[in-house]
Amino acid sequence: MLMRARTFTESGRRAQIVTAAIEVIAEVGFAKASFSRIAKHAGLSSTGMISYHFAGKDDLLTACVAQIEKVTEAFMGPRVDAAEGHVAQLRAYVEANVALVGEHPADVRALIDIVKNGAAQSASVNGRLALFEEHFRTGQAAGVFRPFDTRTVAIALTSGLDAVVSTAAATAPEPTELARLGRELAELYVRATAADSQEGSA
Amino acid sequence: MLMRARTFTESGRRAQIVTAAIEVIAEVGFAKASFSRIAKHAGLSSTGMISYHFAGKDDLLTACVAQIEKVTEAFMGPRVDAAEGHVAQLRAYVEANVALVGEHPADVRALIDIVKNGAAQSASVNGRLALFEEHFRTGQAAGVFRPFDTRTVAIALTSGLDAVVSTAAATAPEPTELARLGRELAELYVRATAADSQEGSA
Amino acid sequence: MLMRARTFTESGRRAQIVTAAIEVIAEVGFAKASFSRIAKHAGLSSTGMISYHFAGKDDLLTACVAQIEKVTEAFMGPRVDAAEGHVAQLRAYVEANVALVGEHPADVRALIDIVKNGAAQSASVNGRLALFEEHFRTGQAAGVFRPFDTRTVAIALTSGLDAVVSTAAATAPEPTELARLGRELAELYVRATAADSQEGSA
Amino acid sequence: MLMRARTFTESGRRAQIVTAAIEVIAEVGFAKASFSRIAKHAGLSSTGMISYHFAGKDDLLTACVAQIEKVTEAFMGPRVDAAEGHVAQLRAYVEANVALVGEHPADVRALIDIVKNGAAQSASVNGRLALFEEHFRTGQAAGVFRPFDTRTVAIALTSGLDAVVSTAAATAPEPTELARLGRELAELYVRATAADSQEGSA
DNA sequence: GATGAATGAGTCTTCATTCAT
DNA sequence: TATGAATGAAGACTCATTCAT
Repeated sequence: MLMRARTFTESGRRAQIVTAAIEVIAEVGFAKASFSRIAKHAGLSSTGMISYHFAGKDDLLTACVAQIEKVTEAFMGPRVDAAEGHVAQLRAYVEANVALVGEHPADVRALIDIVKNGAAQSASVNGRLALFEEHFRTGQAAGVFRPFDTRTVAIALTSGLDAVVSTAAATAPEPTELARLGRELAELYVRATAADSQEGSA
Repeated sequence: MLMRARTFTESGRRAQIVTAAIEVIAEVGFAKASFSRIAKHAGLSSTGMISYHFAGKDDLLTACVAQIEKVTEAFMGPRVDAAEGHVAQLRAYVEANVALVGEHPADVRALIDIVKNGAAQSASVNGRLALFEEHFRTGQAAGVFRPFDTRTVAIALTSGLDAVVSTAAATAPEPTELARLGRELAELYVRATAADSQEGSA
Repeated sequence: MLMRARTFTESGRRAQIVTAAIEVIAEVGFAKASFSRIAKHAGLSSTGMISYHFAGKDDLLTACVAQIEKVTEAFMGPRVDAAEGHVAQLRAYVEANVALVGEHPADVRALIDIVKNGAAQSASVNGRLALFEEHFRTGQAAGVFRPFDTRTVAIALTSGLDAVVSTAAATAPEPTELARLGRELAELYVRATAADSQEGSA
Repeated sequence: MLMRARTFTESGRRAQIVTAAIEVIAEVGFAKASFSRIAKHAGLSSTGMISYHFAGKDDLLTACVAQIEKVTEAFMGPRVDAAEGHVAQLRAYVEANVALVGEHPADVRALIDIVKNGAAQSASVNGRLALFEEHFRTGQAAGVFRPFDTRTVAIALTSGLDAVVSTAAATAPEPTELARLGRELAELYVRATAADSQEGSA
């Protein structure tokens, strides 16, 4: 299984601030997403409110990541689960992730920017990395993936995926274009990891 | 020649500051690489000295990128040029880039961090992307690469490469381990882009 | 009315800062009126407080000018309005402006210094100039002022007035001395602009 | 006599720096005329040269004023001396001062800006003021000027003159237009100070 | 004389956080 | 809860001046 759920309900104000923060990060980038900017975007009169609801910037960021993961999971989970077999799931994951840009561009951009800057204790990035590694390992055991260094490949492919998604998010392309990008990338990754032809069969 | 070139060989202090800046960026990341930190690292008494030698932060950054590119080019250029054919060159580029970490870890980390943050409009990032695209296009024409969206693949593979390199730079592994990582990644990329077996030959 | 006006009555601290700024400008001149000096004068612990209340130096300056204009208008308005006829009003304006020094020396000096340095595009400077020109034009039409270039004369007389006022403000003279200065200057200006004796009457 | 000579020969470098300083002040204003800007304008590689030749900013400013006075004196002196009688000399002074803008706009603008900001021990401003006062006093004794407070009038008229000149310098008008402005202002000042008709005779 | 590197104080501004109300 | 004022450190950058060479 390539997805994992993790949700808890935010208080009203917290949720409002988190939403604003995500939008601000998506708009001006993580580096310029100050409390003042977020407060202004959220319609709050002062930054004090943010400090009141969150222990610090890290706390807010963590909450943002959690919120984005919830949205992401809701969109991608079913699509990935619908696929059967390691190869099909890999393909489904990549395509779903690219398609996600069409539905939640701000969330996608924000998450990538947060992770890129190393902020947020990053259950997100490490989690996904571990997930990919595990998926590769079991797929190799099943003979559908060729033998390779699962960690290195996981790093390369997830980062490449993020980059493509990030680029796409920046230009807000048509859904059909997004679908094409997803298929391109999925094909790339499937070929990169495929077992040599005479072996295995997913 | 009556006028000595000013930018060709850096003025001593300039070079010292650039070196310090690169090391600081590699250590604490681009976002936290302030003038004070750099000045302290360079043994300067005040940030004014940096402003004296550089027109501004952008100028310093540009100088850093230029310096890193010089180092990078000197290391990678010969290795890539020694390879013949599109596939071998792709492999050589990837392996050389990963091997570079063993020689100049700080430079590698700093460059990736600078580029990641969009600072320095640099020939570095756009240049490499264009290089990859062009390499893929001509390789496709020669029949050694399968048909794919060159831009998307270029983005995915260069970013994946950066991520692997960046991760490696963080842990400073043995040269042999680096060589292995390079081969792993190169194999991944070669398979991902290879033309289907019965076609072409280059 | 559901919304209290924000700029109508200043917020306490804002007013305090404006007052301090005016006094500092009057004391050390516009050029040396830095945020630190103003903060110190206002008993604030840091310049950050000023930036908190004002969008920038321009904003603070504008607020200063507005405040000074309020004081000025309250003092001079009735005195000028009480006079009848173009000549009498000119005389009243000059005398009131000089007398103002006795009541609000800091405000007067500060305003002149701000205007002199071209800061604050202010209705103050251009407004008064336009006012003088218009007053001269209508007075000429009425035949009480001789024909002259209204703009040039307006510039010369307002600047001369400012200089006398500024000089007076520097030495804080007795009210009776101020009154004498005012009458001297008014007489000078009335004679300078008077229509030749056998013409007009108004 | 309305003019006074004061010259001494500058060393070559000093003169070069002074010239540059005057031009810079005329262009960007006194407040922004830093040593760096002046050095750049003078083609000097560093500000050190300026500090070497001048004891400080005040010293440089004083030298600028002296230089400007030399130029001014050379232009205005003969014109003023050619006039006979107190009234004619006043008129000549005003007209010559305005005409000066056409010949040496930078010097005029610079001097006014320097004086305005209270920099330079100001033999210039005080000297001229004293000169005007003295001229008025002797003219009053001769019966050609009415009785008035010579100091107040001197302040008002010199400042008004500066303002008109400064305004003119900013727009660089035609010589004929300048001549007209000069006559306008001279007429204004002659009338302002004239003895009542049945008295005196210049 | 002349250079250019170095200094240290100063400019305004933004930031995350705290706290009394 | 919520407000908004207050803080103090840090941000990049400019300045006049000094000094070894």
